[in-house]
This record gives sequence, structure tokens and C-alpha cells, in this order.
Amino acid sequence: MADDSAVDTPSEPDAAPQQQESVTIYDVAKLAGVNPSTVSRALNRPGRVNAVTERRIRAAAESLNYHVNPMARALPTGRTSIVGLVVSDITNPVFFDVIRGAEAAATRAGYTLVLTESEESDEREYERAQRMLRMVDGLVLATPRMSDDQITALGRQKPVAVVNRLVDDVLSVVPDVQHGIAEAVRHLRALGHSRIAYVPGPPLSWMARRRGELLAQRCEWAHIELVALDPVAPTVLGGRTAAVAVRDSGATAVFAYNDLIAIGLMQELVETGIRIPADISVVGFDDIFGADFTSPSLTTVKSPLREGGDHAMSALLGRVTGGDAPSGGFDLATTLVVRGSTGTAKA
Amino acid sequence: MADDSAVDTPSEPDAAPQQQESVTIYDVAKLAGVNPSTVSRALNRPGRVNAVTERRIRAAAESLNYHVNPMARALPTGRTSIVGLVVSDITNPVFFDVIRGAEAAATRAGYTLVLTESEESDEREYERAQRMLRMVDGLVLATPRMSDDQITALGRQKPVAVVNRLVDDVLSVVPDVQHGIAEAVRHLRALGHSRIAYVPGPPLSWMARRRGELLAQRCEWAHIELVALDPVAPTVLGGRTAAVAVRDSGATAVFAYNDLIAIGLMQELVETGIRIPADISVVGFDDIFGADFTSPSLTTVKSPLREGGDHAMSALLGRVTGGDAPSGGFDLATTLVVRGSTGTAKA
DNA sequence: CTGAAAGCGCTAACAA
DNA sequence: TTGTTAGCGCTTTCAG
Repeated sequence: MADDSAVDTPSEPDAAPQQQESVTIYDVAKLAGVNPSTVSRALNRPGRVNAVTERRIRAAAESLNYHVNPMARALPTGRTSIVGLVVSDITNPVFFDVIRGAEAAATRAGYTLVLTESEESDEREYERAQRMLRMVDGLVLATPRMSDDQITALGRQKPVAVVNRLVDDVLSVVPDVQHGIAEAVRHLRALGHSRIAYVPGPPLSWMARRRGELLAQRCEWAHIELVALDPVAPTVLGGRTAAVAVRDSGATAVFAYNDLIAIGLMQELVETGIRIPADISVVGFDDIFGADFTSPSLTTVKSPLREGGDHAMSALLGRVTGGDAPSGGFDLATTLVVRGSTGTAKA
Repeated sequence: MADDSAVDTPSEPDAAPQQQESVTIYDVAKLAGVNPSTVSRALNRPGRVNAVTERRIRAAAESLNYHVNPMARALPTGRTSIVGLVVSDITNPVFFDVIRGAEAAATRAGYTLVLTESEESDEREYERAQRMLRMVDGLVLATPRMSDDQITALGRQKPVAVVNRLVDDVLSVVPDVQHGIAEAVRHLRALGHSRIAYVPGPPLSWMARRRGELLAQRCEWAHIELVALDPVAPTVLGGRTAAVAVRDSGATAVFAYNDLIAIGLMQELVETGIRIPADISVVGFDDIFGADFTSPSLTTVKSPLREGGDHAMSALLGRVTGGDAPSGGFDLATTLVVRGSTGTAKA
């Protein structure tokens, strides 16, 4: 640690590191005194080779530090042991859990996860998914923005699973939003709220539309007036822009399409001198990382994001490995997490 | 949207989708009336083929919806156009920005990003990196936990770059922590703090050790007493566990190894009736997503994480594509972001 | 149980 | 400029 000032520039390795030749089954075969095909058999299908030769081969492979070349294997088999995940925005914490779940399921099954993002563009999304398709055994699309037709087209080429959206003829993993919404509406109703505002998310998003619809349904059912405001970007900034409309709506409580919006909204409202929840209650969706950091902490409809990613990937891999239909009945119910941002309605 | 109750289970596609045969350069060649190798040339090295035949070939490829098979290409060339990124914990928001930066740089260069995590285990980390190495053209390790020797070993096989750590003979991208720490110490000093506590992070982490060392140096230099407490896990929970020690330390301000710890610490302190910053000031490191959600919002030494990921990946790809040494002088200085969690020292 | 041989899709000499 | 011909490393028949 002699030099402290120069560390902000990549250090230059002294010598160009010798990229060592990779060892192949031919090397192993030679060392073990067998045919390459026998090496392949021994390493892949234990039992289909004489026990002692197998041991000899394994020892040879070990000593040579042999590792199979996934690319070379992919050619004859057509399977790469790679699965892809497409998210619309790596920045959005909603996907962190989806990624984590998908990664876990993939790793568990011995698959490698490849990740890409579409930066909220439906065109880029399709293009990148298509590109990725060539190298993966299957694809998971998280809250995709592209059209149903495009998704179906992808599904015709390789197995595809979708999270947070329902698409015909495609493996779809969707949480039961209904349940959480019912809880939330009941919660607000019990607190005396009878006029609620709703800040919608991107109209291109299936999940955004769905939440809006179910919320409207439920409020009508509960004889609560729901005021739908203009949709905003599903970001903290988007939430801030909705503050004025929320204030002017005369509602005593507000639903935001997601937590990001809810958080931005709260920040802006508080800065305008509005007290939460004394003046207005706020409810979000998702329960993302950080939802409990705010002050007051955010009441939100929790989506089982991690499970969603995990289940989608598991289902996909089940299909990839030719397995039978994944058994349904996942525990994907949304639930209300009550925190500090909701309180009794202002008189 | 007829059925609302059944959506929590993967929908079963009616028919097993016909996985269409993938089209190869042979198909394109036949359609265009040329030899496969000509197709390869036309598509890869525009200009080395007659302009009109090239156009004919492109048209044929287009009409057949041809896409190159990356695996097949990887075999003869030895290059996959895939780069890997290893992080220690996908859950940790610190890596979100690193991932985003790396992804951006990779995509920009036409590479695909492969992601894996080590779940904070040095063994798993090395094993997964090694496994990944077979299929990538290069590897970026973000805040790795494995030993220098292991990193060097990886670097002998394929180009490797490291973020947030200095390793001999390996491309290292490290922010200039010094600068931010100096600012932070000066800030606290100006507020009258003369006894500061420090909650260290995982001892296995190079960056954790470095922050501790530089902080100690700087405080000594500024004639401030620094009380190093026991290290904790770099998580919100870890931060909570440090609260008692912090309170008992008698310090009027506390540095946490990272924002996660700082946030957990603040939560626990506040719940114990300690006021921030009236009773104690808190400073974190990184400026992660959510650091401004807390109440009070967190004063923190911001690390240019996104740039770190981007630069590391760029430098790596520069090396992969045989380019010359990446020009140094990146804008990777850390800076102090002053928010609400720091104030004048209690008398 | 094991060896021989063909071929996955593509690239890269080498010829023509 | 284009065709021919070998492979890249591995799996997988098919013989033996």
C-alpha cells in the first residue's frame, strides 16, 4: 500500500500473461491410455464405463485440470446449459429479486445465467432477446414490454417463460395480485378512507394495466371512489411529478403503481408540507429493497418477486430438460405489508 | 382476463411449441447460390466479397432469418463474445451499479454479459469463476473475496479485471477512496467531532481493509481519535448488531464500512431513542440506491460504482480484443455527499 | 466395455 | 473474388 494516489487508473500488468492452452479430452485420453470417446463417456455417464478405467480417466482429468468446453459440447448436442434472463431495467430494484431468484434456480440446476436489459424499450427488448436466443437453452422474460406476438415468436424457437404477464401458449408466472389488493383496500377502508387516488404506471406494461383494473374493480366492490390520475414513469422521479395531481385530487389516500413511484411521491409531498399519513396515506406495490427505509416507512402490496424469478426459471428448465409440466400451485400470493405510511383518514 | 384466481400457476401451453430448426450458413449459401465459406466471409468481413454477391447473400440471410450460432463460431475462433461478471452478492445494492456499468460497456462492444454470484463465499467464488472461465473471453471480478493467488491463477487462463481491489499483474480498477475519506474527516472535524467510531466490514474484503486503514491514517493526521469496533456483516442486519457497541464507544460520530451497515445502524439507534444527528452523526460509504430514503438521509462517501464497472469492463475488452493498454486517468474519485445524518458534535 | 468415425456450424488457410 | 478442405472439442452412432 505504498502508493495511494495512483490507484484510480487500471494497473498495468508487467508481462502479457501467458494464456495457457486449454486441455481437451484428447489430452486426458492420451494420459489415461484410452480413446477420447471413452473419456467423454466416463465423464458424462458414469457407470457406462468400466469402473477402474473410469477412475483412471477421472484421475487423469483431475491431474490435467481438465474442464469440459461448453461451446464444443453445445455443437453436437444443441444444448448450451445457458439460460437467459431479460429485464427491462437493471436499475429498477424490482428486478433485483427476480434476478436473484432466477439465478438461484439456474445455478441449482447447473445452468449459467445470462442477463440482458432492454432499457425500457420494446424494440431493443425484442432484438436483444432474439440475439440471446441463439446461445441459450431457454429464456425468461421479466415484465416484458414487447408484444404478445413477439413473445410467441420467441417461444416458437426456444422454450420461453414470462414473469408478471400472461401470454397465451407461453409459460407464464404471475403473482396473484388480487389478494394483496383486496387486503389493501380493506385496510384503507377500515381506516375510514372513501376516496382514493391511483397513480398508474407505464401503459405498455401488462402488470401495470392489471393492477389498475383489479384496483378499480375492488374499490367499486367496496364502494370506494377511485380517482385514476395520469400515468407516470415507474421511477422515483415519476412519483414526484404526480404529487400535484395527488394533492389536488382531494383523496385521503393514494395507491401508486409501484414503490418507486410511491417513494418519489412521498418525498415530494413531504417537502410540500403535507404530512403522511396524517394528511394523506400512501400505498405502494412490490415491497422493494428500501421500502422500509423511508420515513414514514412504506405500506405496500408485497409481490413475491424472488419466488417469481425462481419459479419461472424452474418451470423453464423443467421444460428445457424435457421434464413434464411443472406442478402448479406456487406460493405467489401478494400480501399487504402495513407500515407507517397509512393511517386514519383525515376528517 | 376471464380467470383471476388461477393466475398464480404457470399457464400450460396448449401444444408443445414446434422448436423450429435453426438455419445455418449452408441454408443461406444454397439460397444465394454460393459456397458456405463465402457466406461466412460476406457476413463477417464486409468488403472482402463482391458487392453484388454480398448483397445477394445478405438478402438470403435476411429472408431466412439467419443468425450466427455463437457456439459454432466459438469453436474455430476460440472467442465467444461473452464476458463474465462475478459479484459476491446480487442482493447487495452496491453491485447494482457495477452490474449496470459492466453491462453497458459489454453491450456497447457487442459482447454478452454473463453474471454469477458467490454468495459471499470465497470458495464458491473461485469455483464459479473457474467454471465460467471456459465460456467467456474475459472475466470481471467485483470486490472479490478470493485470494490474490487465485485471482492471478484465473488471470493466467483468460484476461481478468478486478474492481475495488488491487492485485499484482491483474487489471485493477480502484476508486480513489482517499479523497472522499479526507473530505468526510474534514467535514466531521468542522462539526466539532473529535472522537469517532468505525464499524469495519468483512476482513476478507480488500476494500474493507483499505477503507479502515485510510480512515485511521486520516484521523490520526487530523488528531481525531478513531475507535475501531468489531467487524460486522456488510448488511443492514450487520449494522443493527453494531448499535450497542457504537453507543458504548462514547463517540459523537460513526463511520460504517458501507451504507447498508450505516442504514441498519441508524435504524437500531433511532429505535433505541438515540437521535441522529443530534446525539450521534453517521457516515456511510458507497451512496447506494436508497441512501437518500432514510430519515435523516444518509451522509456518505460516494463511490463511482457504475463507472467502476464500466471502466473495468472496457479495460478488459480492450485487452480481449488485443487492443493496447487502456488509457488511464478515469474519473473514479470518491466524494462526500452531505445529507442529514451528520451534524454538530454533542457537547 | 471400448475403439473408430462421422458430424454439429463455423472459420481460415490454401487453391483456383 | 470465390470454392475446397481441414479442423475447433465434443458427442454419438456403429462396430468390434
